[in-house]
Amino acid sequence: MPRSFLVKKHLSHKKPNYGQLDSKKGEDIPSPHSPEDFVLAPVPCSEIPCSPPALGGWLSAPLITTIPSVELNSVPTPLMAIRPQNSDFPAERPVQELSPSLLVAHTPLRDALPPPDPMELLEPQVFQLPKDPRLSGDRSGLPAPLLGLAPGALDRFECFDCCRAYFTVSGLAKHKQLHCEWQCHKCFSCKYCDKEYVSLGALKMHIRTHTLPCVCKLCGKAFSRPWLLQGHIRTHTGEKPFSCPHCSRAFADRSNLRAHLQTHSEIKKYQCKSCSKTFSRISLLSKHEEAGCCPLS
DNA sequence: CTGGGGAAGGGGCCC
DNA sequence: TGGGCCCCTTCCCCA
Repeated sequence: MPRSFLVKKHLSHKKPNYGQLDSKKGEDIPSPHSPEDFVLAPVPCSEIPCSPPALGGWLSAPLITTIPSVELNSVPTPLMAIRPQNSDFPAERPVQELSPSLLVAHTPLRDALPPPDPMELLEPQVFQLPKDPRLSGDRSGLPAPLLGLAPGALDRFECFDCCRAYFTVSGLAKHKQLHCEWQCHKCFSCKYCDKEYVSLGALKMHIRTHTLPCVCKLCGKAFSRPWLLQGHIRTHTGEKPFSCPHCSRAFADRSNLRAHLQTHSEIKKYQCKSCSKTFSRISLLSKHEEAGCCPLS
């Protein structure tokens, strides 16, 4: 018997912990080398894989990034020039003064690296780009290095899969060929619904919600996980292992005990922003707000 | 309408 | 990799 709450809803008060996922991306390619070993030559803005929302419209020059030396060894030399950090190469050298051989193209290696943090590449508030160069022909706000770029160099080519933007077709094409497809291979799709997971284990756990392998021998009801079945069996046996320390009540489910403990608390956790009325459960607060107490929220 | 109990689901973490 | 457990959440029902 399907139940409506089987459909996952994203509520504003409960955000998935995407930060953990993001933080783990950077661990995909560990390196024993210090990122300070080498410094790349300034990267032309036309080749920076930047995400407009992440950058917020801000760019700066000069543009310096670092890369471990072991990874640089596999980069086609015509595409990039590297220097030891203690060399005499002027980091402040404007992009327009660099010869093409000194410019770092959007190499497969760069795409294979963890997604760059724009704030690591760029220093904020040096100048501001027009919000969409394709819509605005005014380039007067650009600094000299970018004014030297060919018309159209600031156009953006966005990946439909991950929404990352590139200033050149080749940059986008290489991204699609390597990074994005590689990332897509990490997606495990459920054959029963349209959900996708980043790990096979998570997918297998989800598939159990479709196959429901744990069946109650007493009533035939099926569950996705053994401990859900255990909790259900308690409804047959009447076992209530979770006792309230404040009263004589006992519960079969720890979460229900936790909710019950709120009834003993004088301080109710959930407060209506409009009328300041407090509730013991967020569901009660939600019902209160849906009833019309907070028309503005 | 509100408050509370019961039952159940999903994701994450740990071993 | 899988199982167990925890935590949070949701829905239903009833007083």
